[in-house]
Amino acid sequence: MYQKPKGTRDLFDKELRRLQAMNAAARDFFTRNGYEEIRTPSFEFAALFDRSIGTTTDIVEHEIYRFEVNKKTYALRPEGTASVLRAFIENKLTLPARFLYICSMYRRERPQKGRYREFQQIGIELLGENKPFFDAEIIDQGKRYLVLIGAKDFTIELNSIGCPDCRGKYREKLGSFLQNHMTDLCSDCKRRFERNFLRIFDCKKETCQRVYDEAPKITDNLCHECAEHYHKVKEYLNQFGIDYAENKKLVRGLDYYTRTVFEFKHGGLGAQDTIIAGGRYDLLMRELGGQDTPCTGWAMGPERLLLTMSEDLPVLDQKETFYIAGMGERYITKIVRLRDQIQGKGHRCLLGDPGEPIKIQVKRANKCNATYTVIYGEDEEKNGYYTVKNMQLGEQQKVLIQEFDAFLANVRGK
RNA sequence: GUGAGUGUAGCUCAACCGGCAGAGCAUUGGACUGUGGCUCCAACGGCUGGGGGUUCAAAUCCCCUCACUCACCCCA
Repeated sequence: MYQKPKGTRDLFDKELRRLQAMNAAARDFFTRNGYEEIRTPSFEFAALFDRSIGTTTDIVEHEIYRFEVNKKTYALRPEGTASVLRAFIENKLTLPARFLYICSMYRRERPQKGRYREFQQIGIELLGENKPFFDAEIIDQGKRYLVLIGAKDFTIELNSIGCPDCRGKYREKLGSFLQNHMTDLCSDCKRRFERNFLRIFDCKKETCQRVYDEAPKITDNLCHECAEHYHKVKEYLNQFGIDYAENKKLVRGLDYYTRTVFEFKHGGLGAQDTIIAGGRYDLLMRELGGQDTPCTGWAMGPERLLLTMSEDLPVLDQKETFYIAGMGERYITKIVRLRDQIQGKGHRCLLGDPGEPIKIQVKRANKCNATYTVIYGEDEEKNGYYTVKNMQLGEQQKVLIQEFDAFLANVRGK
C-alpha cells in the first residue's frame, strides 16, 4: 500500500472547505485593503533562499528540499518573502507595492503538532514604506483578519531587534555579560550564541532563561533612530486600539529582519503556537540585488488555526443537493434534462441509475446527503409532475412540471 | 538529527500473571417488490505494522525495522 510522504496531509471534506473559506476570506479582505495577490513558483534557484534566509539558519542548512537538474540547483520554497522580492525586482514593479500570497511551503523538519513538511501560508508584504506607521498598519491587518474569521484566543507580542549597527554594539555588551554565566548555559545556547546570537532568547530551558532575565536586552540598546522608530510603532498601535505585549526576548529565526518584529500566538496549540509572525526587513531587497527598499510583512499558518478552532471557523457554504431517482431506463433522456434544469439554477444535482429499484436509489440519495430526492416514474409522466421528497423532514410533495422552476427558485441551502 | 510514547477488523478501542483474538460503530443482506434514516435479525471483516528471538505456548517478554504521535533542535 502506498503512503503519503512524512509530514504531508490529505485534505478533504470539512477541513478543506474551512481552509478554502479562510483563503477566500483572505483574498476578499486583503484585496479590499489594497493587497494584490501574487503567485510565484513553488521552486526557485536555491541560491535565492540561501541568500535571503541566512546561511547560518537551520532552514538553509538542513530543512530545504534541494534538487539538482542539469547542474542547476533548485529548492522548494521554504517561505514566501524571498520569492515576492525576487518577483518584484525581476518584473520591475513599482513602489509602494502591497502583495498577498496564499501558497504551500516546504521544509524538511520532523513533523509535530502544528508543523508539517508541506504547509500553507497566507502572507502579506508591504514594500517601499519605511515609516513606523506601516509597521503598525500590517499588524492591524493581521489582527483584523483573525477577528474577521472568528479567532479570539490570541495575543500579540512585539519587540524591536534594531539595525546591524545597534545589533553589533549590543552583541559585544551581551557577550561580556554572558562571559560570567557561561557555565549556566546549555550547549545549544553556546552554539546559538556563535551562530545567531539573538536566538539564545528562544531557549526553552529554565536555567538559561534565568540568565536571560537578567541579561541586557536589545530593546534597551537600540540606536537613536531605531529607538525612535520602535517608540512610534507602539504609539501607533495604541492609536489603532491594538492590545499587545512587549516581549524583550522576542527575536526571529530568519536573518533578514530589522527593527520591528512580532508574533501572534494562539491558545490550545502546544509547542507550535505562533499563528502569525513577521516584522520589518529593510535590507533584504538590496541583499537580493534590488534598490534599497524598506519593507514589512508577515506570514500566517492557517492550518494551525484549523487545528485549534476548527469548529468555529466558517465552512465554505455547502449547496443543497438534489438526487434524481428515475424509475426505468426509458426515463434517462428526461432525467438528464431535469438535471440540467436543476444545475442551471445553481444547485447541486446527482443522478441515480434509473435501472435500479427506487429503494436503492433513495438509499443512495441519503448516503449522498441529498436535501431533496426527485422521483420520476410512470405516474409522474402520465400526470405531468415531479415527486419531490424532502430528505430531512421525510415529507414529499407533487410539483407540477411547469411550476418546477418556481420551486427551484425558492429552495435555500442547508 | 535527538528523545519519549503508541501500533489489534474500514473507524474507535478491549483482551488480567504469556494460555481459543473480542465489542461498538461502519459495510453488506434480510424483516420492507414506488421510498432512505429508526428498530430488530444475520453475515462479512485479522499474518495483532513487518522481520527475527525466547517459550510446550507470544497481541502480550526481548532484539531489529517501519509507521504514526508528542517534544527537542529549528520555525508559520
